[in-house]
Amino acid sequence: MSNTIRVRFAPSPTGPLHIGGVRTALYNYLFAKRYNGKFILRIEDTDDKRFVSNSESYILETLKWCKIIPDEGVGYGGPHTPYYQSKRGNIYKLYIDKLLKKGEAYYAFDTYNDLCTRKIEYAKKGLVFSYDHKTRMYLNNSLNMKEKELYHKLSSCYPYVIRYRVNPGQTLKINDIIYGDIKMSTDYLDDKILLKSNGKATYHLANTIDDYLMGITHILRGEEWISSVLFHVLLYKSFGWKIPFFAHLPLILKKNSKLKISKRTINNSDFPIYPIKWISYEENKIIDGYRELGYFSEAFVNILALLGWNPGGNKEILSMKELEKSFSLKRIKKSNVFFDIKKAEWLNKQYIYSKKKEVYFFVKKLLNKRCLSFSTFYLWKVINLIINRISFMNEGIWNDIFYFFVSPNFYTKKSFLYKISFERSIFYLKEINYSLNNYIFLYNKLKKNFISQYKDKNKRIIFMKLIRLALVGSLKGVDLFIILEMLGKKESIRRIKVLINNIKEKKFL
RNA sequence: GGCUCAUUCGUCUAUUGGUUAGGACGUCAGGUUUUCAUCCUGGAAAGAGGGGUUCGAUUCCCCUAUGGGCUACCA
Repeated sequence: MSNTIRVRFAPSPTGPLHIGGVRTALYNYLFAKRYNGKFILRIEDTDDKRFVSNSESYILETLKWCKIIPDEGVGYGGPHTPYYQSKRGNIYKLYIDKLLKKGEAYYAFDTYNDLCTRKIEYAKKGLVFSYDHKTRMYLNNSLNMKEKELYHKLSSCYPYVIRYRVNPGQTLKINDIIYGDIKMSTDYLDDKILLKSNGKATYHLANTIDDYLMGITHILRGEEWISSVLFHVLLYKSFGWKIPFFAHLPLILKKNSKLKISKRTINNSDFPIYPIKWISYEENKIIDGYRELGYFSEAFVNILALLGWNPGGNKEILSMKELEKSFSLKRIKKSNVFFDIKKAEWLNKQYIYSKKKEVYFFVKKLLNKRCLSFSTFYLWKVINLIINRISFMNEGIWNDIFYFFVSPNFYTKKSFLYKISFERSIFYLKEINYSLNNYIFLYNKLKKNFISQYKDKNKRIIFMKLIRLALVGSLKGVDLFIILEMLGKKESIRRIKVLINNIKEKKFL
């Protein structure tokens, strides 16, 4: 018997994984790596009403992108196949029978409508209906039936569910690795459904059985499960199983609504919640994820890892390997966290310096798309010039580099021209072109010549702005003399002439 | 309503029974630059409130407040 740590990530395929789910997967993965354990991926597809067909591939692709690779599970095989709960129905039924025999579970025939009306009745009185030890004796279940009636109902295919019979008056307790002691009296527990009327197990049952059968030693999951963890403990006790360690993770909250992130409330989130692109066939739309927005998976994982956990000390930029080495459950916080998109942006920028090669190929792709071709040497020069001006690897890069490849097709800072009047602008630009024609287009020489020719600083500034406007189309961009050198004499002069013509023809009034 | 969990700068957080409560993002100011970005320097910014315990509490305990989670034949 080995003492290997075994953890699992068990999403339900009811839609895309959001960043909260990814972080849960990440923490499980890091914990496994840190202690040489196994990380298992199980798909909890017990809810066929909410089933969304492309979620599974989404989950798999997301984990792959993040380099959170399972040791076992869906897509990876392993000794506990199948890792789909939908394919483990027979196993669950076996255990339900045990509970039934022990009298710890019972059949309930109340229809959905029955229970709804009860809820409404209770609500009218300001109460909340709960199917529990106080109410079950008045409801339509096998506890209140003669054996004959039960037999009749079962044999004539009445729809039923199977509920757990909670014994009141006990105090349940666990010691959560993160939250510490969690206590609750069974008086407040309801008789949860174990088997739905469609014959499928509910989360509580399937999850508990699978965790036991798959040898899960530590359960790391979101804090929203704290309220049912003691019910799960009850189940473990009923089956006589050793209770695993629990570690509930603080939730990631949305800043504007202060609610936990969920698949349903994507619309009012103040930050993207999907790791990668999600194609919703139901709603017929595509939502970009962090990958599409230009985040590096390393940066994405880094920022997620730091949400509720930190290795101590001031180091914030951590590779997966470093995370694996320093991860510990003890350093996870208890309070929920807000996701700061600004910090995520900054962090991604920190990674971009080490990603020049990727940027190079990305830029090359952008050029190919536009049927443009430049030498490797020239391209690398551009990359080195603009690497500190970009934060994301997305189409937006083009705005920072286009002027090295094509002339501007509009002038965003044309208001500058009004300040000095159009006539004067044309006059100046013509003078500039005359001067440039006599320069040698090398950075140092350009700079030296220009400065010595235009000694009056104010005039020089105006001239330089005019040139920049002609070359870039706005008053942004890298060192002007570098741009001139890069573009060369012919192209620079040509762009200035284009600007002159545009002003003459009042193309941008 | 019930059960349950939490609370350090705006945000992520460090640290501690005795500290000028530290860092990062953001923000503000200044410097660098022809411009934008980068970069550099500096500033503002926090222990929810009230009681205890203690020589001393942000740290330990209690209460209150605020916020979160759950309260489904969803996970």
